[in-house]
Amino acid sequence: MDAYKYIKEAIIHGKYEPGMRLGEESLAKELKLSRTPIREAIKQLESEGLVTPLKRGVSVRHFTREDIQQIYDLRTLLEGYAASQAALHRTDEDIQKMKEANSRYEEAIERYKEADLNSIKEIVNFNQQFHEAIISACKNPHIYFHLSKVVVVPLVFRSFYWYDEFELKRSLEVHKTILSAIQNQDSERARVAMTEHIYQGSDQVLAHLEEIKKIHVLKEDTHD
Amino acid sequence: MDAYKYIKEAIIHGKYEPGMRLGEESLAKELKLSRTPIREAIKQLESEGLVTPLKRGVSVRHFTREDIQQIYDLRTLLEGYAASQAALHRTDEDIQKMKEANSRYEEAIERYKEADLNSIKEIVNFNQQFHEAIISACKNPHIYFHLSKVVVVPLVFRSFYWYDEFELKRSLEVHKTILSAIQNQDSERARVAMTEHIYQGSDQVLAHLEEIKKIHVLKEDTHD
DNA sequence: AATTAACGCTTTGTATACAAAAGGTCAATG
DNA sequence: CATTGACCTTTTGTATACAAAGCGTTAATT
Repeated sequence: MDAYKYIKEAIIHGKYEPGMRLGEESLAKELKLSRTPIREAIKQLESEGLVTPLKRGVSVRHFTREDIQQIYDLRTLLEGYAASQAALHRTDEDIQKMKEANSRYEEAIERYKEADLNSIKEIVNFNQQFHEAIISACKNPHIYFHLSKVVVVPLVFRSFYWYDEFELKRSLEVHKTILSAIQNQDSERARVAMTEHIYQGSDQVLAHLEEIKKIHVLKEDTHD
Repeated sequence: MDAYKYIKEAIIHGKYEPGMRLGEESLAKELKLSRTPIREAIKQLESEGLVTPLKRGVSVRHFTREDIQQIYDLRTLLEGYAASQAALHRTDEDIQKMKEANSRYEEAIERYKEADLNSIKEIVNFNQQFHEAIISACKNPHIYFHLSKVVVVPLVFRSFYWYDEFELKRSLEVHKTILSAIQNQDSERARVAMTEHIYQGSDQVLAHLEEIKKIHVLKEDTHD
């Protein structure tokens, strides 16, 4: 498998935790490759900011609460803009793709209610599909280029796993609002709805971050 | 010298022209290095979008008129936001840095009037310093991360070389407007002024692009 | 003369070997 | 007992060697 993709996935899915040092030799052994392709993969990840350089080698980047907040601010700006432009430039095919993603999203929520835990992965996917359909509809590939690097933050990617049914449904409703604004070529409404949508996601992630912190503190208290 | 920096500079300054194939062996010989560090540099440039992958190897990316337009749209969005945030979060030191950059900019224009062609390099530098001071003042390092990859497009970097005295002075005046808005913590004015400033830059670059295209057509007409 | 197949050359992808630098350990000394 | 310095180990940085994949050219056949 491609070293870059493998390591990136491993970081996003939390296999390699923040702060963990990534040694070339151990990665090479794990992927059954030589150090050369590993080094190239690491260089790419470094220029994307997913790993941070140490005095020697790199470690998985730790994103602070402030980072998350700032990244969400950026995402709000970029995706809000993307939505407004999508409203102006969308084709019928673009609309079709958004509707498709939303239907699948809705179906996955139904399966989720039946306690199908595997459906979460699909929910994540179809959510991403919807957002990508909008970014694609705005007809500015450079936006996509940057957003793909903004969104890929480990915590954010896993945020859906602590959404409850109500939150998933509310999220779907907002998707529908955004979709109809884009369909009606109402660019300002599309922007505002998308902006609000992402702020809601931000609230979720930040609240969850607080929960984790509390648990951490409790754990440390129990240390003999 | 560091291979990454060297190649990047060479692309920005036009030594390696768009479409030109970058062979590992030839770069290695030019930089008196082995292929290994060259490959790593190329991988980084690839993930930044400055070179595009071929079936074999990479070539210097060609930016179309549409690319330039889209990139400027992005830059408008990001730097406009940065200016508005800078108005809210700037410290006295931030203001000081902006004033400093502007003074130097002004001095360089004076030298430019005296036909000191070397001053253009300084103008480019001090302009960049001013913009960076603002981005730094907005207190969101992630913005900087992305802007540093948006702005670095060969054509854009060289745009100052075809500015005339009037345009340089007008640019300086807008800088002053932006600066005072930020100083007065007028975030909306800061955003609008910055947005307009960058649109003006965009107009310049696009107009120049048309000129170049005309010359190109003329050249091709004279081909036997 | 045109088309295709095969050969060889060029260039990238991967592995490995070697050089250099950083970090840790242990002992000696104040 | 703490601190510093020398040595040793580990890991990265660079070079080179080898494998594989494209690309072009040439020659043979129709």
